[in-house]
Amino acid sequence: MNARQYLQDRLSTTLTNMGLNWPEKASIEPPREKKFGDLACNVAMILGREARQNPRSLAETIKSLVLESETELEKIEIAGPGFLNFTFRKNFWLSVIRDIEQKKESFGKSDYGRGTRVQIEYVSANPTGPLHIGHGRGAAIGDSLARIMRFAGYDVSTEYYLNDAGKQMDVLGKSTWVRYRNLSGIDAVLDADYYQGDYLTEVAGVIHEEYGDRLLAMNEDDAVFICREKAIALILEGIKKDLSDFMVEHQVWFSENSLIENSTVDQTLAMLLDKGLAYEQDGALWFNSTALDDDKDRVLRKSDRTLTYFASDIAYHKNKFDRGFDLVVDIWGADHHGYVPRMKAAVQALGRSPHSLQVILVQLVNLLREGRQVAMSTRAGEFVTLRDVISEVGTDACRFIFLSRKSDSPLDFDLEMVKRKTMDNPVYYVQYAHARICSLFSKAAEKGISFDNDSAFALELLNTSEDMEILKKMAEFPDVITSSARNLSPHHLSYYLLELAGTLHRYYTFHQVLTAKNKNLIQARMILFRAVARVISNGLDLLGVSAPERM
RNA sequence: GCGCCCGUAGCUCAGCCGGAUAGAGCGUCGGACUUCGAAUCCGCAGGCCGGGGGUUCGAAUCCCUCCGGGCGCGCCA
Repeated sequence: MNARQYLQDRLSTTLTNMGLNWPEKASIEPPREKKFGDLACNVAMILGREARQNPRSLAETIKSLVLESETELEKIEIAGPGFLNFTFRKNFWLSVIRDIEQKKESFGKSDYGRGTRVQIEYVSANPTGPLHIGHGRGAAIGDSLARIMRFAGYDVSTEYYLNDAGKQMDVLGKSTWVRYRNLSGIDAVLDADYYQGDYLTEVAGVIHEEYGDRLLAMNEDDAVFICREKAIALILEGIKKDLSDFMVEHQVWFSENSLIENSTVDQTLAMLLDKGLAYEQDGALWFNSTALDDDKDRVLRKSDRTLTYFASDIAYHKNKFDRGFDLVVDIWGADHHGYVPRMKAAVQALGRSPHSLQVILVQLVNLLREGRQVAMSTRAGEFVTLRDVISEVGTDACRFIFLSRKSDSPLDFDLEMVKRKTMDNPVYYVQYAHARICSLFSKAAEKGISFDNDSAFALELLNTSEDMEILKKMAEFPDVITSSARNLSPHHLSYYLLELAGTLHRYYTFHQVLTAKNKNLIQARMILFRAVARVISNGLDLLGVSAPERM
């Protein structure tokens, strides 16, 4: 039984009987200080303000009503300005172990999201070059958020939007064409605004391998087209490989080009005109986004008749909502933050609340080595790729670091530090807790100590303060999942896992397991440890980080 | 100039839909391995939560303002 949920139910019922409602702002949380009990609730203070009543006397009333029919609580205390502090009976906390044993990899799962249909779009890098470290951060956040929200009962679909239309693709084709001709011994010049990266030489090499010098005999447009298509395909293949090695999954790969070809973009523009939200001026087509809280109007179709990216972005979001999503989450690099108001305006133009689009802005990753900046210039083509980083520091460490900061603060990523196996790199702290438990179990097997799965009576021996600390921490797990999902914040889960690992490590130095004084105590502690390992591995799985049995 | 984000311990960062005496790791210093993994644990020190005003019973959290840093403000992509 979930403690927070239990109290919430008890309090809601009590309030109903008093003719009051549970206020949305009220919260039930573990208090900062242990002496304030297991969980504290501020509901009396919130209601006291609304009802202009003394919070403490309101709390007294609530307390006595709750206690009238109560079996799980040991005591309720009223403290400070009107906090209700709840302390459960010790045995109540033992039930979390049975809960974990029974639910296994589903422990922590809930229907909190009630099947709300959510789409999360992330990475969506143009297929003009390999992913760099910044894409990796967005990838980790998007992928992990998807896992967490699914676990919390949302119906989540993940997607990569492929910008495979427009001028950039033509530039990519031309850039590759130059490299191809270079390989064929022709002294072609790479314009300054072409893609400079060396990876295009590799791409051209593959094309040259396949076609030899034959492209030189074609008319140039056809040759550039072949270069363009081959380059997109090869680069995309690399991106997919990088993502899969980074444990990142996208269920849907959505082509921008398809929106143009099946005239979704045209239909969208027609709809905007129809609603009076678009107008022609100076030969261009404009979106009247100032009518919807943007600070200036935006061009949809330029006077040269070509479309802006914004036009297809609106069409894309129309398509998303047409597919029936209730909530659309876009994960963007923070340098696109100026884009948010116009996109929200577009969403409103589509007849949706601006809240049905949530944009997570991911700040830059500042790549360092021993405290010194690593140069990363896309223009010069000397950027550090995601592949370079994960092959140096590993997927687990990289993901955990990305998922240990809130997305909208810049991240210092020191390669040497992330390789270090200390608390500079907390992923090992969590993984070590798991490996330690696993190691203990293989030791137990060596010593011929087996589980007695029917030893419920022995659990009551788990009554030290370290036991209680660990039990309460495990019981928090489901609440951490729902709050991470609600706040779109995977990093809360990382912090939780660090805390849980901490309680385990502390326990480990205080209490012996396999050499405890009697068989029942050995059993009880093994069962406790098995539960901890389960919660850690469930949590790490949601972060896309492995839970190794030895390291 | 306008807009968004950030400013919390020496360093890196949590906490921010208001709640009790502001937290963690690293680093410094001092302790704990003949015993289940020391990639661990325990302890000491370290703070006008950038400054100032306001709202409130209560502000790191909300509002205003100033300072400092980042980013954005195109018929670019």
